Amino acid sequence: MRHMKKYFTEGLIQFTILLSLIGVRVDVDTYLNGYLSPLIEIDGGPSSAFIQTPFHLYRDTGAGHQVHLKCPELDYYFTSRRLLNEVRALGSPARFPTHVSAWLVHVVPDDGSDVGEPHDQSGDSGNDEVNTEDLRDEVENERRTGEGLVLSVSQDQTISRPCCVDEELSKEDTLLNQENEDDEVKNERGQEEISLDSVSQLTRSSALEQEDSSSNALPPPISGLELTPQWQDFLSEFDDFDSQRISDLEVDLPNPISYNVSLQDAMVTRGDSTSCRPTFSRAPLFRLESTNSSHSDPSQSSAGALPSSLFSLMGNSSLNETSHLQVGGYLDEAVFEQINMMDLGTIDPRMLDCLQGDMDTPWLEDSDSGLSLESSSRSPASPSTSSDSFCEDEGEATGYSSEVESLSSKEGACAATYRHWSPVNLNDNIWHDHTYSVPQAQNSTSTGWVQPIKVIKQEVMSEDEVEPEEMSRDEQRVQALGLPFSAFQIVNMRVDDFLEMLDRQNLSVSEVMLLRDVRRRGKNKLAAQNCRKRKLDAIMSLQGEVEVLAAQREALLRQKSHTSKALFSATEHFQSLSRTVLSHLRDEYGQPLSYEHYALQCSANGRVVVQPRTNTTSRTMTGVKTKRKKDKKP
DNA sequence: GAGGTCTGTCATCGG
DNA sequence: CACCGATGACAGACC
Repeated sequence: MRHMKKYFTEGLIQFTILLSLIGVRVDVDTYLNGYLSPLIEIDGGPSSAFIQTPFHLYRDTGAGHQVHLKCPELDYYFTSRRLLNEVRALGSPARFPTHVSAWLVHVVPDDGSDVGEPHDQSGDSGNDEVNTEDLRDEVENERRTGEGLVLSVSQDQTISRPCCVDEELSKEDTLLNQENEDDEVKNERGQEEISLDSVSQLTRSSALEQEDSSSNALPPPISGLELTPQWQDFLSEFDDFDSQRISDLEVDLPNPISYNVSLQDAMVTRGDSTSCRPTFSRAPLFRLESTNSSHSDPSQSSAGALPSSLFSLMGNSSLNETSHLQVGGYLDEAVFEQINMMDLGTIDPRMLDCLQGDMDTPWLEDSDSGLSLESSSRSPASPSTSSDSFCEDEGEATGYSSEVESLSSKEGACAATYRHWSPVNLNDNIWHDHTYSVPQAQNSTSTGWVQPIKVIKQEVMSEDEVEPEEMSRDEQRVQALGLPFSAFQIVNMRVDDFLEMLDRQNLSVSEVMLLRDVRRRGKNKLAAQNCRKRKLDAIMSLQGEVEVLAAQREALLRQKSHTSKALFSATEHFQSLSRTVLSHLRDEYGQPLSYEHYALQCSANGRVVVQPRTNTTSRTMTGVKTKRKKDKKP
């Protein structure tokens, strides 16, 4: 269970390795002169337990593309593979690659060196201890000689040696010696990463579903590769490359050295393994072979893994983890800012006043800002006040008078308004306080409006002390006609009542036209007041929206800046590690690949291709696909 | 007196 | 077709 836990916690990180460096395949047949067999073959092919025959040695021979077993001792690692499969069987969250192995094999002219045996850095068998010791010695030698991971062996001997791709080889001994002690810490760290990678795991789980079905029949992974935190950070950042950038890398150069890290190749069915398992007699000249079981289908890897990489990288590195958290923080911040703006910016201050218990403020009247009929047009005979709030029964001055009616009292108005108000849509929820004191000129009965204007006038004069010069022109005109109705009443009475009045008063055509104009102007005045009020409300609402959007813009700009920094950091890290990887690779002459002449290109399907840099650009696309020599199985 | 604001009014459109 | 509400435009009053 201990291993299983570690597999589970560090699975995603190691899975990411396949996207970059594991299972690198180098085809050199087109590299040299188009005739030569692959010079470098780093293959994470169908079975990482098998390697291909060095093509440059068996050039033009039938055995040139045979697949050989790296090492019989690799079967020890099948046990861990089975354990992994068991873990995967528990559920999708556990269906993640756990161990990744890489071998860098280098054949140099015979110098009497020993044949390296594959070693498992995480093996637990007795042989593993011996192999570990050998590995330590070799690492020490390489560290001293600066040869990196390349082994020097006799030319006719096959070298297959597991090695850590990590550039910090000096830490390998510590990892090997303190593996047990580190398990505790790794598990804790892995648990944290898993908690952060839950989203990415879910996104990848679907892709791994299919892989899981086939992985049960697959051979166990060859060996586990303990990733150092640096590589973990790099691999997580490596996923940060945008899809465009990655897609550009899919096209191979005319003479590429392809490092095939197809994840499908990393998954080999047992049947394939058994059928294709040969005895390895010769090692490829250059081989960096890896084992991983995270992918089963390159198409899936290209279609599903990369999009999900955006999620995966959030938790794989502290950088992206921070980014994720900060992005979420920004989003939360924006959301809360918007909520605050909507809540505070769109609530009518009058409602706040009402909620605060400021009932002394004249609710309807003050809110109108001059929308009541107490202006110049206010009829002296009109007893209307804000508290009257009457309107025509038939719905004239509609749309807003209904609100007034519902607001019989300030408390009730406030409560009703607050209940029905919702800041969901700013445009649709403009709180129109169109309490324009639409006067209720008469009762609902048809006879109610027949009220002597003199009585009304007396009431108005007694209450409001309205001077005659303050009457509107229409009011004066109506009074000049000697009608028993005020202009206010004429404006607000119902249509049928108004027509009945016109019929009963035996008015002349000019007088009828005057009264109609008075009524029309009065209603238009109210309509204009309503319109202006709505316009002001709309403006205020839009101002609130502007503030919210400005806050969102600031948040997005901060997020963009943070993302740019993260991408830049990941790019630099990738370049640095690319130099390290290339320095560990050798050409046919045993010379390390120069970063100035070669570059690692990562495609969307999980391949990592070593391409020679061109004068123009290292990403020149030629459309020539890299041959996959591993497909040429005997 | 100029400029801004408020208000009333007209014309117009659409329901 | 009449009526009415909404709204832009204009003008006058006011500060």
